[in-house]
Amino acid sequence: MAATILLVEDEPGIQELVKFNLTQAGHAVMCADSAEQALMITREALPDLVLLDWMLPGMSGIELARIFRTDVRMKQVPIIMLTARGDERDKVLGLETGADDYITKPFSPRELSARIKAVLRRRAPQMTEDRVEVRGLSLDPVSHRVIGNTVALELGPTEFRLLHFMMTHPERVYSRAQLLDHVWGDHVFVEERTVDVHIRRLRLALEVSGHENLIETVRGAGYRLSGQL
Amino acid sequence: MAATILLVEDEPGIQELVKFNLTQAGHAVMCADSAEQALMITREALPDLVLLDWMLPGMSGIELARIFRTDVRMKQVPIIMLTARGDERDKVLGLETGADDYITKPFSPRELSARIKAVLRRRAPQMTEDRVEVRGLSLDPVSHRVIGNTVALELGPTEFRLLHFMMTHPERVYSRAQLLDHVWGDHVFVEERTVDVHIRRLRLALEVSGHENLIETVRGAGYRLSGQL
DNA sequence: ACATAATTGTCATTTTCCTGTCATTTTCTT
DNA sequence: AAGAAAATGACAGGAAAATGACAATTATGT
Repeated sequence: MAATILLVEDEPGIQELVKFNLTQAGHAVMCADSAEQALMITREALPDLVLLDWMLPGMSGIELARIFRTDVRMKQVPIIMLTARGDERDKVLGLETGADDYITKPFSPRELSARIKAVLRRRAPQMTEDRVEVRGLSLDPVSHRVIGNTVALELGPTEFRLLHFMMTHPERVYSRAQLLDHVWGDHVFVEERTVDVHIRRLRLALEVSGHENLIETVRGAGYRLSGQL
Repeated sequence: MAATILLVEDEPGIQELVKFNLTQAGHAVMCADSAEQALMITREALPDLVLLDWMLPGMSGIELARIFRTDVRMKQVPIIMLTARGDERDKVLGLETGADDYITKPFSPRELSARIKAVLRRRAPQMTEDRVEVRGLSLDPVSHRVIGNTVALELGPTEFRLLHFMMTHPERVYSRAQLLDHVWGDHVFVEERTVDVHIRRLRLALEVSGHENLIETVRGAGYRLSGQL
């Protein structure tokens, strides 16, 4: 459940408070007090989630959200808006900023945590610590273990992340480029063919428990993890 | 929903504004400030849609639209006309320029987006990720799967695209040339007879679930996917 | 700090499957 | 029945994926 969170908030007091809570919850926190600064930060490294104050000096939070939504790299990253009570939630919703959720100030650490978890579950299920299970193959992010039909499987770090991503996104074809983005991370320069090799290594590892054909090749399109036989 | 859009507009201010909005909406934008330039651009690469100002210096937008409509390659590409308020929409409509839609300035990004979406959906419904279903045969672009009466069907990449196109455009005859344009892509030079072969391969694959006569031959015209028995 | 092991990305090679074309046969139209 | 259009079968060439091997880098244990 440890995620890297970008907090965009101009009020020092609130920023401090939220940062403290997030850190307590085990997240890594990056802070920005303006939309401009947030843009700078995201140019360097992608967060797993953005907490965005609605009202900001200079460019507003809504504008920033819009920009994020059109940015190739940030498009996927979930956004939670922070709004003051009375900001008319409905109105904000109507603006279609592309935020994934809203939370009104003041909020409890408990509520914040809950919303973050919910959003991550929806937009980036591989970020959560939920155990995943498909066709008798179970992967547990917490213990970092993969068990297929009671047999423990050995896989390398990359294979683990790859399998985790695919298990949390079954029945969907991903191109090599998409897999590179999601599993290796953006901004990484790696040959597309490298994905083939890791798919092979993953299949090899899955062979032990007879799950070698869990991942199907879709010629001309990419790979797919299939739940049904 | 992301599309390549050609924007033909002479006023720099409006061009910039519209371009910004379109980019925000996730589209790729090509710009031309004159009809002549637009013609040059379309010679190189086909856009998915054209946004065309009615009033242009030199050749007018209406003339350009007429040319596009008679051009073999551009004929298929939808056109949305931009007209100033007071240009007497009815009169413009009466000119039969062959535009797919009109939008009067000033317009909101929201309206622009909505019209673009509507036009694209009408013209190129196979671009969406929606699952298509005809007579118990279902094709899912997301998982890249085709299932006929609970039986999974195996088809090659080209057959898949061909079936997808025909399922999203049922009850309509397409000539071999049209199918080549839509499924293979324009600018590709392939024998027309090749379409026959792929139709055969597709039928062969559909045989497994008893859908082999879903695609009918229309002698002298082309092929048609028919929904009714 | 060192040696060893593990992991990773790339490439050359092999294998598999797909594709476009053509020659031939069948079907349809008149 | 003749001619045109479509269906079919076969095939060579090529593209896409699988595979095996290797060097570089990074962990790991001592």
